[in-house]
Amino acid sequence: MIRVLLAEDQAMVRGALSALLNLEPDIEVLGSAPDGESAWRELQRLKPDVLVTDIEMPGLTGLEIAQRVHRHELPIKVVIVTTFARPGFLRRALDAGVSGYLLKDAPAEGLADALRLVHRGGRAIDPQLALEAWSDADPLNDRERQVLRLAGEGHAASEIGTQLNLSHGTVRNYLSEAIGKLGAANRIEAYRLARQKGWL
Amino acid sequence: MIRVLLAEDQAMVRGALSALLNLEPDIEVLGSAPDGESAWRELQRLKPDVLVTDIEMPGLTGLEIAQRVHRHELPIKVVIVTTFARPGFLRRALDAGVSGYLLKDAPAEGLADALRLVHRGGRAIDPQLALEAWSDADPLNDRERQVLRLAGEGHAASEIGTQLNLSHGTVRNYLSEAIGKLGAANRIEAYRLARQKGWL
DNA sequence: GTGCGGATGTGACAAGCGTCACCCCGGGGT
DNA sequence: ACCCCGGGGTGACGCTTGTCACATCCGCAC
Repeated sequence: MIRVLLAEDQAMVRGALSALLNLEPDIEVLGSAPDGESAWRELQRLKPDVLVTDIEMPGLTGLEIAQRVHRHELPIKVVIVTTFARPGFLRRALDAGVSGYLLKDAPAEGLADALRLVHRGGRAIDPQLALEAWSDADPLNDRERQVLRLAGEGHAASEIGTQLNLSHGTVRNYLSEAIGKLGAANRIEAYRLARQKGWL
Repeated sequence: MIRVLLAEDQAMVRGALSALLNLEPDIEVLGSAPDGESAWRELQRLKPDVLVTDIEMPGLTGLEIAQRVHRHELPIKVVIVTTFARPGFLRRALDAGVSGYLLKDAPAEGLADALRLVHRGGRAIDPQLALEAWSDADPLNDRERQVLRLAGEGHAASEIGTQLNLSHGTVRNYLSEAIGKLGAANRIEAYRLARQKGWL
């Protein structure tokens, strides 16, 4: 019997996935959580074999939970199930030692199989995404990322400077760097490109 | 017996919702479609009682399918199930004569009940969203919307002008109008605000 | 110490942006 | 005929952006 905990913020999807998994005779859904914090609590209380989690959730993200599980060396496999086919996310997930990374675009039938595979000690990584993840790495450094994120939210260079304790000139330098590295024409395009790749 | 067709682009969610609905003794999922066009074809072939559809899908969106059903006066109820709590979307959906508008944030148990309600001739609209939809209307006109959309994709005023056969000065005038109407500080913020409300 | 590299800042320049006042033109009302 | 109004355009103003060359400071290797 594979004992599963499910973390997913959209209630309807959570309920539906739970129904789906419970149809399998060898899988038991112990419980489910609508956000990162409660997922982490339930994880410690229920000690499931596998945690199936989304990435984008209020509070802790699925990636952060995976990191914690990894750091505490808990005997719990983590499988990420997400909308985001972003190489950067997969990379971070692998660094956090997850056993699976599936896309919500993949057929539902595959989920149970993936859980069985992971439970046996295997790994279930979306194949085409795995390719992309190795091909292009995030060219941005921390500062560029921070600045680009804020710029993408509509803040002007001087506002960003205040928030990060930088001069507005320096902010513009970082932005210019980021725009150049991404081959964009301006900050807006740069922001879109970076987001799309999961580099944020 | 309520005969349902399901349209949803994310395969895993589609499969899970299908499993969930099939658990109900009085609901039968006739089939499901991964995009707008095939949903429309299946709709005509299977003639279900209710179409349950997402909004964002490749090809036709759920809103466009609802409009078609409405225009052709088909005896099929449409229930939108979406992530987007955007007043503008709800408004457009209601104009298209849909019978239900549910959020994926709402509990999964409610879905079957909503379908039963709709099948009996009732309406199932997310209550708090319904409030918002009446409170604030889209202040933008067509030109402002077009221009803002392109600006949000990273295009400069002169590029937008070329695309829309306007002078770059006029484009900036429209942008300025939109920024003012939305109470934003610049085009980026204006774009974000408009998107968030579903005005695009 | 000397030197190098990374992080941050400065100043200047051209281009783009946001705002405003004002113009022209082509319908409708009346 | 008249005026008004909405769509589109112009030109000017000051500010912000994007770019680049150069300066400063700090830490670390040798």
